[in-house]
This record gives sequence, structure tokens and C-alpha cells, in this order.
Amino acid sequence: MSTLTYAILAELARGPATGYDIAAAMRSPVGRYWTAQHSQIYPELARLAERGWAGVAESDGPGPRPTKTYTITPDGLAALRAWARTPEPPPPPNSPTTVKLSCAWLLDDDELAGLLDGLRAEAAAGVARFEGLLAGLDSEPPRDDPTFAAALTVPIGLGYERHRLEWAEWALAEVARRRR
Amino acid sequence: MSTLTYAILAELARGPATGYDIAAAMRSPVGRYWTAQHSQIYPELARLAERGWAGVAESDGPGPRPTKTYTITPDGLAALRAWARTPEPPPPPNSPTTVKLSCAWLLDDDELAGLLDGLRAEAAAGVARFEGLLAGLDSEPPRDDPTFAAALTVPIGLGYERHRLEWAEWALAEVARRRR
DNA sequence: AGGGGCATGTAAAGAGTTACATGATTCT
DNA sequence: AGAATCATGTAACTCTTTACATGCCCCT
Repeated sequence: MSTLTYAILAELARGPATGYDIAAAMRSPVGRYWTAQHSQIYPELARLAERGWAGVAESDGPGPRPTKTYTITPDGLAALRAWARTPEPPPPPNSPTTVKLSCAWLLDDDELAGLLDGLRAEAAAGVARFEGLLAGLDSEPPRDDPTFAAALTVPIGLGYERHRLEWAEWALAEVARRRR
Repeated sequence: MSTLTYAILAELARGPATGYDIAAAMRSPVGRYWTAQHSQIYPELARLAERGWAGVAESDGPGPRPTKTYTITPDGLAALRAWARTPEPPPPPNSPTTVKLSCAWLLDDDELAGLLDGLRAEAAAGVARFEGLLAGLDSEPPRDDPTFAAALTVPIGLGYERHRLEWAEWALAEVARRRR
């Protein structure tokens, strides 16, 4: 059982959903932090049902196949809770962008400044996105509601983007200072 | 050509190395941010040599096979620089830990506090690690030296861990506040 | 009439991890 | 005597992405 298994269960814990719904949610998983393609989700949902962690209801679909609506079972919910409360080993911090930055000594000032400015713009957009998201959140959500979790996770994303923005601005200033 | 290709080239740009050296550097790539196993590195080095981006020199090895020392070629350096200066599309921010946090509404107060405290401890260790690294850096490194890049990348890591630590402390306080 | 959204699936290829395999030297 | 380090490689497996494939309904 991979992270995807539980990321799907976490979606189902919020309510019944089709594979299409879950794929849509995982296209831009703001505040929930997992992505996957539908080609990975459909087989995983079938395994979930086979394992008894989700139930399926079929209805007429728009295409040649029936629409399948999945619902989390008590077993599935228990498995999700058990997974969620165990600590995760820190993942390898693989970042192509930081590898590029580690080549900064090979680039000239303009190339480096261009790279940094792109990162600055990206981070600024991220800050705006998460600020909007935070503004839309209930300030004191019910303890047993998904929005309670969002009130915790959205500030991580916001803090992360803010830190990236500050760093990019500092790095640009640093490169400009050394240029002279 | 994957990120691994260029991450290896970035190592070779610092000087000739064996596959073993690169695997060791990528076991804990502090400030450079890519990890890989030797089983991935050895074939990739062979492809690099085949492509003309690295040269190989064989010498007697400690085991049954000769030791191969790889050196970056002018073509390899040019390819690395070209890659490094092009912006990277933002990667999917997949994080198992944040998926767990998005299940916070399913956990009771003690389970959630335990999860958060583990993250706090992890972040605190990270801050200490990067502070030590930063302390060991030259404050004004030569522009065309790998340490110049480290002076840029180490503060990203430090800032990231500081942000995580602040967030974890805030989240713990938030959970404690709502507990009462 | 064509494009986009809804809805499901499979196939192929690439990326990454874990395990298997060998063998000399050095340290405890 | 056994473990760790140096040094290389392959095999099997899992995870992820990209592409192929179908077909209805709604909007312009």
C-alpha cells in the first residue's frame, strides 16, 4: 500500500466520489498535497474495493462504461487513521531547481539573475494563491470537519511560498551586490 | 535526459569522480538536493560516456572490476550550463506528511499532537544541521567556485527548515488552544 | 459541426528502490 | 574473526507519466 492508496482514502473520507472526481481533486491538490493521473487512480480504486476499504455503486455513465461511485468503509477509515497517525520517514528532498542553483557558479550573472527572477515570480504567485485560499477559510472550523485540516495545511503552503519569495529576493540582491 | 543525468554532470563539474564517489555524495546531498542509488548512477554514467558528455579512465580496482574515473567533457559542461539556465516547471508538491495532516480532522487531539511534535523535532534537527553547514561556509566565496552556489542553496534549506519549525510550533499551540 | 466536460479503462515506457552478486583491504 | 569501506555491476519490482481508446451530452 503506497501513499497513493491513502491519499485516495483521504479523499473518500470526505465523501463518496468517482475516479473522475478524485483525479480532478488531484490535478491541483491545494492544501492536500498529492497528485496522480487517472490511469493510476482507477486501478487503485479497484484494489481498494477488492480489499474491502471502499464500496462501489454502479450507475449509468455518459460513456460506454457505467459510472462507479466509491464510498469508504469502516475498515478503510480505520486503515486511514492508523496510517495518518504514524510518523513518516523524511523523504529525499529531490529538487531539480535546487540542482540548477547548485550550478550557479557555472552561470554568468545575467543567466543566474534570470533563473532567480523566474523563481521569485513563481513564489510570488504561490503566496497570492495561498493567501486567497486562507482568506476563504473559516477561522474557527469544527474539529471533526475537513476544513479543520485545511486550516492547518494551508498555512504550511503559505509559509513555504513566503520563505521561497524572501529567499529569491535575498539571492537576487546578493547577486546584484556582487556584480558591482 | 532526466534530472539525474544533470545532477551527475553537476557533480562531475566539481571534478573527476567515480560512480562510488557520486553515490556517496548523493546519499546525503546537503545543499545540492538530489539523491540516487548506485544502481541508477552506474548505468547513467555509462550513458554519459557514450554520449560524449564524460570521459572515462580505468585503473585497477579493489574488487573484481576496474575502477572507472569519470571526467566531464566540454560538451558535457555546455549541456549542463544550458540545462541549468532554463527554468524548471514547478514540480507536483507531493508530500505524504501533508496528506497525513490533511487527515487531522479524523485524529483525536493526542494523536495529532504526537504527529505534530514529531514534525517539530524533525524541523528542529534540520535547522541545527543547516546552521552548522552555513557556519562552515566562506562568507564571500569566489564567483566561479562551487562554494558560491552553496552560499545560495544552503540558506534555502535553512529557511525551509525554519519555516517548518515555526509552523509546527504554531500548529501545536493551535491544537492545545482548541483542546481547552 | 466541433470542442470541452464527463467518465472509464489499458498499454508502454521511464524513473526509482531494493536486492543480489563479487572481492580486496583496513579497522576493531 | 567479523564488520566496514571501496568499487562495480545486474535483476526484479514498484511507482509515475504519457499515450491510446471509447462515447455521450452540452454549448457555441
